[in-house]
Amino acid sequence: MTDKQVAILQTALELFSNKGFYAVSTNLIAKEAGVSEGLIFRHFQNKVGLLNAVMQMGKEKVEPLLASIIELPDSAKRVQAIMELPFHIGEQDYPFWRLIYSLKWQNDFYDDEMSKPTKDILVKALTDLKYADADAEADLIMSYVDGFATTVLLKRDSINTAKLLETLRKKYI
Amino acid sequence: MTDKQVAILQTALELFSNKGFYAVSTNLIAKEAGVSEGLIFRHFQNKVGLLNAVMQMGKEKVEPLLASIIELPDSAKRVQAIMELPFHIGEQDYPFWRLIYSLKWQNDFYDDEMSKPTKDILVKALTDLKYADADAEADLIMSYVDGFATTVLLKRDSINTAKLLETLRKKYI
DNA sequence: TACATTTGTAAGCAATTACTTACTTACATT
DNA sequence: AATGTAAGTAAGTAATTGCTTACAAATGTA
Repeated sequence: MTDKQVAILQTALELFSNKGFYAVSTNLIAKEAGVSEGLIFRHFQNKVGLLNAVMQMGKEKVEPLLASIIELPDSAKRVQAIMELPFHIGEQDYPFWRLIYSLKWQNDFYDDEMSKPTKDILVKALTDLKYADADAEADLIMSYVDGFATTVLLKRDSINTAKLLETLRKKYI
Repeated sequence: MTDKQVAILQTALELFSNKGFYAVSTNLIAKEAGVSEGLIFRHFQNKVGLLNAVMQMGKEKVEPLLASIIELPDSAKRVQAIMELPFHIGEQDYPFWRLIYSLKWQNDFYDDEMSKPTKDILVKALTDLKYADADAEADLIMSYVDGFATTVLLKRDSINTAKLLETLRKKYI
């Protein structure tokens, strides 16, 4: 990967996540990245190809995070780790998660399979913990997580997310 | 309001909520609504004007819902009603709520004030119920609600939302 | 050094974009 | 019946869209 290739990917991520895929032109991406517009198509074929590359880059950074949760020996801790996932998004990963969540709402790009691995971990852990209906419980927790992600990604400037996590923990620990 | 004006508003709502504001052209809206493109601009000035009109129409349908919650005499019931709000979205109101939630993620249209009235009701009710930190508790519940809305609006075909509500109620009642 | 491949650019492409203009039709009021 | 206003259309507009082409510079590799 050349410097310019990286520059394109990073500016595309930044712009897509803040303004949305269709609101950002390849012309703008090129200008902001300081490259010619043609280079985008040389490396990524078309605009959707660029989006896929951006997503791929993000996923590769996230997978190890999920892997480390699976390795936790305590089922309850595994559930807790997933529930608190949105509160531990690193500063540099915000754009990627914003992109994931914004794309959810566009029919063209909605991917139902995306969250499946996470839910599977939950169902397993909750079964270990002898929950009567682990699947329904997992769906509920997944909803919580989506809610926390929405709050953290959209309101971290206007509300105290650390206190939110604290309030959450008082309920569950 | 003429028939064609209503047709424009309804198709715009449908298209905006499924594909996103920037992904839908005024040409497409006109075709789907069965009117000339110029008519959109006659009635709504520009594309953003159309979006605002669509939003206004939706808000007017939602406001009475919130008003009816305020009138509930029991504080606990008021909290419950807000928490369960996403589960009681009527079939006809789905497009509007999808639009609200999809616009949240676009910087151009994000409106932090939108959810404030709902949170205010929560804070008041939780204060009545003697919660130590009603504000933090309200933020947490607002996060839940965002999560439930995300699930109901995006996954109602793939998961059983009635069962999800049932599981939720077992926790709180 | 020679040559092939990759990386990069500038200029141009047809199609589409949001929006306007010039005009006609429908409707209400006196 | 006459007239002013609102509702509607068809055919434009300039600008922007995603993408291609033709060519140059850089980078390997023999």
